[in-house]
Amino acid sequence: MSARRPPDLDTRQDVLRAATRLFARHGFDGVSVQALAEAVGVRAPSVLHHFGNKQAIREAVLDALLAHWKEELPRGLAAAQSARDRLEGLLRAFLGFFQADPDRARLMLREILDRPDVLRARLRDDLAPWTGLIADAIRAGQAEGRIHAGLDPEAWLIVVITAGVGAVATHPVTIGLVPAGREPGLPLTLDALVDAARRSLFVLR
Amino acid sequence: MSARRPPDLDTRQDVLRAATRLFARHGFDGVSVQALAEAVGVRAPSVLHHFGNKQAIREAVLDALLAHWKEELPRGLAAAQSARDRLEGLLRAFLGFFQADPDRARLMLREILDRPDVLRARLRDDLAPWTGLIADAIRAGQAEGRIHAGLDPEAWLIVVITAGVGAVATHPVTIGLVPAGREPGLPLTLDALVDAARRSLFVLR
DNA sequence: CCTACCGATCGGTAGG
DNA sequence: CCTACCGATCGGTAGG
Repeated sequence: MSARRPPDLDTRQDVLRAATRLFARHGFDGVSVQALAEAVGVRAPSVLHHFGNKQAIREAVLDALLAHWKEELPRGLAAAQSARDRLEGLLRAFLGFFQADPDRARLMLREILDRPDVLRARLRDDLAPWTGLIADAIRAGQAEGRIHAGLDPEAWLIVVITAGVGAVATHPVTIGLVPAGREPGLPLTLDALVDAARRSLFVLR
Repeated sequence: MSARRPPDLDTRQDVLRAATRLFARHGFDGVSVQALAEAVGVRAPSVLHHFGNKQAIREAVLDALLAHWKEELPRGLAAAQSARDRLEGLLRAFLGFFQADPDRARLMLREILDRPDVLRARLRDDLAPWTGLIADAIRAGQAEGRIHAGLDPEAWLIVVITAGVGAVATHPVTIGLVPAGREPGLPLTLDALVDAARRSLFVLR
């Protein structure tokens, strides 16, 4: 036993990385503090020392995920392009972030399912100001006839975002929905989502 | 204490109903056998007597959910309508099933996240034969020019199904993505999904 | 259907 | 950073 590891060799960061992966795969209740400690190479009390209690680890992981979009959304919205390219660019950046590590999408879905009230409030506080701007841009496009008139901007946004997170999170499973040999890869699946978003939004020539 | 309830007054069915609700909301690991027993009005050992162990309750709940579509998909496919109405009818039936009890969608998502290998195999065995027929119908529509040529039928199906389950399961949370006062209800959100599916699939006049 | 009880594991604390 | 240890809760069994 023992194997005392050099104190604070960025243990906190290591725990956060391990927690993202393990919470995403097994859920908060499915991962013991002891399992987190083992993944990092310390004992359970050492993990708790860095965060106070287990719940605080969950909050820190969620904070890190939401912080990305709190920074990235205003940046993407400010990008000087045509409204149409900007919308597709934002969607691509959004999908790319989750595609780079599908456990981010799984963790997000789990948090939504486990703590709906907390997550709704967090999304509202951190992201709704920016998505509101996107909805306004869609309405402007409708006024100019570039975007389908009947469409509800907020409902469309919710559907596309939900589809993106859901598709990345569940892809290794949902390929089971189609006969063996015909399974599309994740990139092709997300291309289908981008195509559907584009066709459902824009009035094409 | 005590309160011995009449033996077998459909306790098994009651447990399955309670388990669907509680597993959907708190996850399998988040619901104790004791909590299930309390929801039904018996003691924990009585619950275990009906199923053998806790895992068997999970399997029974999943079986009930998948059994619905094993029956309903061939029925919907056989319905004598135009290919276009049939596709929209199937999608509406699919969304209606989850909309009638969003906990069904939440349970499905949780099982996908908790047991990806098991769920992929179950989807393949139970549903892929039928979704394969839908993909074939889409290809036929492409050959006739009624459906967009570039589209990958399997990828499109996965995106639409994922979006449907995801939208229903997470709706009370994802409305937090838009500014207060502008939140679309679930029916309006699903209308946006059906519209997007239609526009992305069919070559419109 | 129940009561009584089992060993195992949980999150967390004390103390160094 | 560690060892040692706490009470609470877990799934499951014995026995009637």
